[in-house]
Amino acid sequence: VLIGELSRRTGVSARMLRHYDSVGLMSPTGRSSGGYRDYSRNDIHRIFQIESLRSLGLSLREVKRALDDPDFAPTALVGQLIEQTQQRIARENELLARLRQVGNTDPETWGDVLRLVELVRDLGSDRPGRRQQAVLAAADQPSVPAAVLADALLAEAEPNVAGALRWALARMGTDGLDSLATGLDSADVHVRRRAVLAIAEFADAESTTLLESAVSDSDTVVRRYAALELGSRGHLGAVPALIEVVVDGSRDVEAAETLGQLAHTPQLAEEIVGALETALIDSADEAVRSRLTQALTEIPGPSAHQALSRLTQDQNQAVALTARSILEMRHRT
Amino acid sequence: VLIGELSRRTGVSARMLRHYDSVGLMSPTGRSSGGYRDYSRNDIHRIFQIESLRSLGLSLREVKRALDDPDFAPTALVGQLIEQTQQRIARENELLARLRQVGNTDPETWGDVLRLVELVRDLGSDRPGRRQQAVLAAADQPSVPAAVLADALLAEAEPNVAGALRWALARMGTDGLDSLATGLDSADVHVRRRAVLAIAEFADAESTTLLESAVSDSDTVVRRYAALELGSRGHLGAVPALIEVVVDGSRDVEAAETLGQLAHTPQLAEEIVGALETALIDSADEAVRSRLTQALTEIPGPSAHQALSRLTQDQNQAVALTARSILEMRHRT
DNA sequence: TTGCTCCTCACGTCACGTGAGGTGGC
DNA sequence: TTGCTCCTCACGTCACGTGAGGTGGC
Repeated sequence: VLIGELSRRTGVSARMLRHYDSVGLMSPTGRSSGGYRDYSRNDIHRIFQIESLRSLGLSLREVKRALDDPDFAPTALVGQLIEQTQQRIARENELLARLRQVGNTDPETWGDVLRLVELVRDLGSDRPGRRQQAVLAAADQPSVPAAVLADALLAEAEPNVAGALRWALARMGTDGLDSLATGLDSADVHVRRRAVLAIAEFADAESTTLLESAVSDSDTVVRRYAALELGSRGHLGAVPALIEVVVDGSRDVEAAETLGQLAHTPQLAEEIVGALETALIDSADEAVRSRLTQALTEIPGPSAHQALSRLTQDQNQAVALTARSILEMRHRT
Repeated sequence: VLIGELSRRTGVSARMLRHYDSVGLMSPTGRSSGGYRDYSRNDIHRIFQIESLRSLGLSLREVKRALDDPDFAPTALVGQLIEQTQQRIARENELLARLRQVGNTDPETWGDVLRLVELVRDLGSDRPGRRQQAVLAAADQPSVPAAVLADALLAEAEPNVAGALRWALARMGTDGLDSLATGLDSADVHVRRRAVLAIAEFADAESTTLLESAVSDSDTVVRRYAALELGSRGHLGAVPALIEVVVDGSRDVEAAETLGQLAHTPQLAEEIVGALETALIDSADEAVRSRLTQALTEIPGPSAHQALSRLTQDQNQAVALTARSILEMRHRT
């Protein structure tokens, strides 16, 4: 067959078939008297082999070696191609993220684009000082999208810079909340912790919904942040997590106060006291039981009173003493 | 500043700076007496602008227009770049999938690689005949990885070809099960249906575990397939789904038989009869209630007997008649 | 004789790296 | 005077597309 027909049958352009010939990858078996390339059945087969290997991303040089050099094993090259492809995909995904950030701001001029790219670059700088400065500069510009700051905040390990970012975000209204919400789904605990802390600074209903989901996070710290904030917003869903905070002992006083605020009806007070008593039964650790007893101080009403009376008889002396002194203080006021 | 220092400070090679000059993208403000390029502060600024835009994937030509042509708005180009990047990512992901398939077979020669690529190509052909042929050929080759056939099966709409694929897969042991399992998580119902059907042909413990998760799928058909197979394996978790199959009416006879087999102790029979009676109470549709009554035929023991006796008094005549005739038949045997 | 196919040679693409051969400034 | 920096010109990369100018075969 002549080159034109072969091209039609294989979908490879005549130009490419000649190119394959010129680089020695595949020459036609024969030539006609007029110099026309004449391809045999075997040649056609080879074309299909070439195209198969090309579809795996091999260069023409690599295809040539693969088909002609019996010592050339596929394993190493295939592994290399996989790795290179993964790297390209990673790079392309980063590029796509940058482009989406730019696209989301709907820039009117390339100046807008440049300012945004520069901001993103500075927010990703190695030097905290430069990051801090970028945040302050961004806070003054009206066109900066909250999503950019939110992304930066989720990645920010430095407390000072993170604080500046939260402040800047809070000034911009609730725009950044969606981006922060994605941080709650991160596999990285630290990202989730940063996300709750930031979400806690918002006051709207959506942020409360997000905190409600965070209160059942797998990480203690995330649960603690969410519980303290949710509790101070009057949400009863925070009670189990708040009791856990008391048990854990870090920021337990704050958690106890919040529990006290939540117990603003006799009914609620009774439930919260019940939950605290259950926790007292579940734990054998003296320090933990003392903290739980202390927490009862904050709960108003007779339920807490009765619970404290029972605790004065507790087997553990420290617990019993704590209960007694709390009752005494209560009587005085 | 001279070109060398600029290069050091910007990270752009001197060669590239000269290239930018030669294509008119950025020329130094001045030249020294000896012809040395002398860059000004503004020039340096422009270099950073150029690199910023390049980091978004703009070509040098596009960067030039963006910086020099005030009529060139960013929106269209940014949108285009996003789309192109998405397409490249999609292509790279396809390539990666192909490479992984090849890599997983640990090919010793490029001949092995070519056979596999050809097989995958044929399995993805538009013509069902070619796909069918490819399956039959693959079944004879020992080196064909089950994962390849499993992937093809999950994508196969043609019943005949799918049947051949299931047969070929079953011959290869349990290797394909993992790939089929991923099909259960697909967002596409049809893929999930194909996955259950295929998994149902395996007999090992892992396939049973997979079916147990499929029995609570959101799709009725997936639940039905899983329930019928699980039930025939003696799994009581299938009972609710089997009753649903009776209610729905497609393959209800088979489901009833399976329920009968599951009811092989008086205790189990009583539970299943109870579940059927609950379903009878929940439904008002005559056809549905008749099918549920029919299903009691298959349940051995006194519980079914008593339920049928009660149903002879049912308000619905068809149901009552059905119950009576079933009881008559039971007495005869 | 007229289209059609085929031939070779060569330039262009895109963003560079890497010389070769030569010169300016401390 | 000796290194160092800078200069221009030009080739190579990779897989092609697109001509130009010419010829073979029905």
